[in-house]
Amino acid sequence: MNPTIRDVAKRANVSVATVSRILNNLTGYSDKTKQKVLQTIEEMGYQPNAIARSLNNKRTQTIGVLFPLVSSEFSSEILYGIENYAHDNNYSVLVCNTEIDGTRTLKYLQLLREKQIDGVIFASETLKDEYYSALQSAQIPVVLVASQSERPDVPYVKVDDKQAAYDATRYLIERGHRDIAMISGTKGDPIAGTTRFEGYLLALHDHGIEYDDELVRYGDFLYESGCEAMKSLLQIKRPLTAVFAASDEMAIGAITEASRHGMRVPDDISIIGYDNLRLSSMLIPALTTVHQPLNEMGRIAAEKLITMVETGEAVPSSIVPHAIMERQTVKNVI
Amino acid sequence: MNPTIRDVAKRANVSVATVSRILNNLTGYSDKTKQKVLQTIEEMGYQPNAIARSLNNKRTQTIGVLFPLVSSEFSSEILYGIENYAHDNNYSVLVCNTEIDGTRTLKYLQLLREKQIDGVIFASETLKDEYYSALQSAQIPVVLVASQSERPDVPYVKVDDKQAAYDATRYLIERGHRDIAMISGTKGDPIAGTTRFEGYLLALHDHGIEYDDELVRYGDFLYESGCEAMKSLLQIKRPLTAVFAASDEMAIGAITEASRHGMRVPDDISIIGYDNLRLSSMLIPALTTVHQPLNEMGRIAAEKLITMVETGEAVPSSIVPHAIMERQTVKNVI
DNA sequence: CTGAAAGCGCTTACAG
DNA sequence: CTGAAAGCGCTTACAG
Repeated sequence: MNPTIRDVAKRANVSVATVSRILNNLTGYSDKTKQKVLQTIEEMGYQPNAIARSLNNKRTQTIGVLFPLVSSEFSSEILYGIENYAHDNNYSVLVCNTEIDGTRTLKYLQLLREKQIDGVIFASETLKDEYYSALQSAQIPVVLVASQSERPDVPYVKVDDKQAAYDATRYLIERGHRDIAMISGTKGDPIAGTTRFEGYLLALHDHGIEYDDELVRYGDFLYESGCEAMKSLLQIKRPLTAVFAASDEMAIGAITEASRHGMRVPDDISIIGYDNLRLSSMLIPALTTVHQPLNEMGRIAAEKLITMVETGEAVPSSIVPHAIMERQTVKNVI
Repeated sequence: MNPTIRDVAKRANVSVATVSRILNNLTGYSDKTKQKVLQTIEEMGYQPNAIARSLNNKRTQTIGVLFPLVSSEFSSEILYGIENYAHDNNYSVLVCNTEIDGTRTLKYLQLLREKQIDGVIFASETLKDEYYSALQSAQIPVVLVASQSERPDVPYVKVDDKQAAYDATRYLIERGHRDIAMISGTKGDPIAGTTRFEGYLLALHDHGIEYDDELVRYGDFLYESGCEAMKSLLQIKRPLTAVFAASDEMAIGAITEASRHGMRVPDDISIIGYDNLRLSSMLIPALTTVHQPLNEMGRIAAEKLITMVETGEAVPSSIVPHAIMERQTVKNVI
């Protein structure tokens, strides 16, 4: 058996209260007893039991993170940022893979509550009413990352997706493109779907380019759907010089499909993506795309959450800067 | 305040013992009291406190997973497999990003112990003596994934790296290549470095090809190092028709570098990688590589660990099958 | 500066 | 079938 605080108290001839005080750096003991206790702790190899401590403190120093798909590069970059900040601030992180399926999310929320988690980060998932009220009733603070909510007590950290999409589209326009297709993300997705499409729309509009819905296709952010979308786009008769894809995977799918049709990127068609995956810069040609600082977003989300946990105060949301990564898949056609 | 077991006991006019029995599906109560208690639980929205339970049970239903770099696709695929199996078996997973740095690992081990974690999975890290003895003294079971150990009480799950490297090299040889370079992983890495190099060596030997150390370069598994290695290989005067890289990133680096030198893959040079990253199949040309079932490996590791936790018995190691993913970067030169 | 004791929210013999 | 009580390993007023 591992020794308990009682064991060290006994061995050091003091009370458990004293040991506890020393362990927690409180006041109320002489330097001499401190030395003695520290030494016995060392001798016995004593390690405090965080579970027992949590039962008193009502704090577990643990946060939960919900991802729709932990294995994606997107999620894992965010997780990295979260874990790092959390660790530096003495918190642990419990990962929860929710899949697409909402039932699992609710089950997880209940589990996290039972485990007395101090707070929750929702990654790239919308905060449904039922999730919110579950969290609310358990008084668990929550922050959103790569997602958004109107609730004043739920801060979020994300890029301005509409603006980013606007910038990507404008980037094409400024290089002389006017026949620009979009491979949009999942229809109805409020964050990465609709918003990016709106940015595309607005950019066209602001530059006097008429919108043509024949130039828009919807995918699900994954490679296959990018191929499909491009295949379909390549069948229309209207001219087409550039494509804005709402994810790098779809952009890569589009490139693949274009090359299957004997078209060269960027000579015959320009393509810009969205995500800046690690491998996107390694492609030949390297993919021009929109970068969002996922790591940093994770860090900020963790920071917000821990602040909420520790101060109990509301925390503001953050919009973090995106950037266009200029690489080799967009041609200047002016 | 959330209601406690006492609150529901009081409201239902029974003892906390009875409520506890019902909660835990033990025997010893009438169907009538069960109904009443269940109803009050429902009414009050009671949820048990897992921390309090853990303090009694000496079980937290939580496992810790240590990764050198959570944000890599490698780690996140394994994590996905672990999390899934754990969740299905009522365990949660705490992620720990250890970086390259060993001090952090030891700190984490201590933290996990304090948090009374039930078991630990080490991912692609060697189990140093100091880690082992820390775990040992705390009586925490451990399993290794994508790593290996000689200790009988530490099961592992991995691919046969030497054989996989052998197969990759043989794959090239069977297609007529005899001037085969290798871009090896980190020198001295006992799992992904040395072992894969040995597989390469043995394959050459078994097919009567003389080993030439001028054809071997060492990288660190990352893209940049693959570029470097290839650049250096392209300077030697000896003929060279194929390259086996110990990671997909290095393989992609090699392809990039080759194309910078005006060489076409696979026409001028064949390349085979190792990892089967998600994006490797999306490249043009798609990368021929060695696949290891990371997801499955994670699942098996979690299964082993939970078995150890719950039965206290030793569990055997597993070697899982790898596979050559035949794609487009290797040319038949016979 | 120090200790006895109550309490955190559960589980589990033990007794009836 | 049911309950009173001890105990899990800590923290924290309270009293001295």
